[in-house]
Amino acid sequence: MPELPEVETVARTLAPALVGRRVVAVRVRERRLRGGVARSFAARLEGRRLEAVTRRGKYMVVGLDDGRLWLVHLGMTGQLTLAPSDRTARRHDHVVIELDDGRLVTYNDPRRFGRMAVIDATALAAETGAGVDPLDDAFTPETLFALTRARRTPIKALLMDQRRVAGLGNIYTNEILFRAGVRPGRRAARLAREECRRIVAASHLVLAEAIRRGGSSISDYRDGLGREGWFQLDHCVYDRAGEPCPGCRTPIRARVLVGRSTFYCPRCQR
DNA sequence: ACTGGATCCTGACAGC
DNA sequence: TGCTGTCAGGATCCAG
Repeated sequence: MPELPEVETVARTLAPALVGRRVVAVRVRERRLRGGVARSFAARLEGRRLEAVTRRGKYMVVGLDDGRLWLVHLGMTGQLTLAPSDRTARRHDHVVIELDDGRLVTYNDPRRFGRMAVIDATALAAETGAGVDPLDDAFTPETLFALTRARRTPIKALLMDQRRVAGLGNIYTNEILFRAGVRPGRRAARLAREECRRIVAASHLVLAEAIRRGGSSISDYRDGLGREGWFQLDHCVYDRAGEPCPGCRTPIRARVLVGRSTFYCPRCQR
């Protein structure tokens, strides 16, 4: 679920409550998240002051006063939410962090595909992947064009590959390719410069609007304060098989591409 | 080096 | 109602 706009929304909603606060206690109730929660996790976070809340790709990154970074990845069903001190533990509350004002930051994740770690700042690129963030200035038509050269893989798979582009997942690649008028199955290497330009422009448009709407809530997603997002109401193609294309009324088509549900308008996208 | 499929896990939903 | 099968926003590992 949580792709760039959702992680950005969580980071923005948590930032005011986190920045400047000190961590008083960390309770790890379940270590079996992706890669496992390290033995040292709680000790590395306890006593630290939280300095900045940012995002890199699909990771939320919190700077600590000792120079290390607290990383959170929400996987498919992760929720990182602020709660009052008297919150009763719920099923799948795997990590609970107590702040010096008494409030709790709770990580809840039924499927446990998420990740939680404290790392050295120098390891950030290695830990989160080196892909270019679509909201970074470096994500230009020329960059994307270069990334696509000599790639036989479908453009949708390339956009979802975090080593190339970091932050896009299944919802937003479907939506971006629709707005760009490019079929998801097109071989990356065969895209023209003009099509790369449209994909970059569509990325900016779709992601900005999704962030403005607080992300997409399909079932689990909630922001840092437990609120749903509303961008799912603006989805043009994702999970809309058979519905009329907003541009030309042709029924939206669904197919599986590299193992993921893929939606597109057979008329508007070429 | 690349590419696509299987895999991890739980919960929601459809169909019988 | 209750069972079984399918599918889900992600990332990684492995075989070809």
